[in-house]
Amino acid sequence: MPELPEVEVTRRSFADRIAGARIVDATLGKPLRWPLGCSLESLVGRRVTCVDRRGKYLLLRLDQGLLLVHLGMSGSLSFALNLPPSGPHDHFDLQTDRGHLRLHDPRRFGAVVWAPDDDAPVLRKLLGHLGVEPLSEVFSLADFSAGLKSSRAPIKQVLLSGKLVVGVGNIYASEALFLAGIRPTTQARRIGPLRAKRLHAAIRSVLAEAVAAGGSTLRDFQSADGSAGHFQLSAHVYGRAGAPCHTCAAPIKMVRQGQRSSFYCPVCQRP
DNA sequence: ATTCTCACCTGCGGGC
DNA sequence: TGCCCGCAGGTGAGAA
Repeated sequence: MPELPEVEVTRRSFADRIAGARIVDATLGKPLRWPLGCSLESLVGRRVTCVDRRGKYLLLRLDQGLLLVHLGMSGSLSFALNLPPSGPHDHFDLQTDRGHLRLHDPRRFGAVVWAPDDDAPVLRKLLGHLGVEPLSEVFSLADFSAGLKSSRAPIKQVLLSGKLVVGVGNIYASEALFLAGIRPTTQARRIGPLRAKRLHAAIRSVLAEAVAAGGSTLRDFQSADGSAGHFQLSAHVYGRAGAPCHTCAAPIKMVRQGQRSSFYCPVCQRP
């Protein structure tokens, strides 16, 4: 479920409400991807100062240290004054004096990791190699273009790697490449200035529109306040193998790239 | 140094 | 109805 837009929509849905909250209790369910890295007791009494985002990670900043939250493939957050009793897939709960934050994650690819500060080794390991934020001014066409030139990998893989630009996952990579008219299998270095410019713009617009629409989902995405996204209604290629292209009516194709599915229009998207 | 493959885990839908 | 298989939004680790 969660690519950058879903994570950002989730952040916005509870950041203001949890800011200033004092933690009164913390509990864990089954193990997540990585260990928490601190005792649950040490979280009690801490105050949440704000919620930032880096790529697909949320950073719950505390008055001492911070909690890194990743939603993995199937994670979602809820934040409300009162939440129902924990279910079998609720694996992290943070009770505060302003509400109850909960991570629900059936597949447990997500994580909650504590770090003492922004220079902590665990943060450097998880965030250190990440590329630029696509919705910030730092995401320049010149750097993006130069980055493409230096990679022999297929453009879809380059986008997913997060080393050039963060936050583009399997759905939005396919959608952005469709908008830019580039086939996902195209070698990144073979993308010239014109197409690089189109792709740069497509990444920004597809992510920004998805954020504005409240996030996307094939199934059940909802933000921390329970509202649902509806970007899936406007997907041009993702999940549409065999269906007619919205532009030219040719059947959308699906290919496997590194264990992931890519979708493209064989007519509108050139190699 | 890049690039590729695997692994982690659960649920769901399709085919038999 | 029920079982088995393949697939699903991510990403670090380790192997080529």
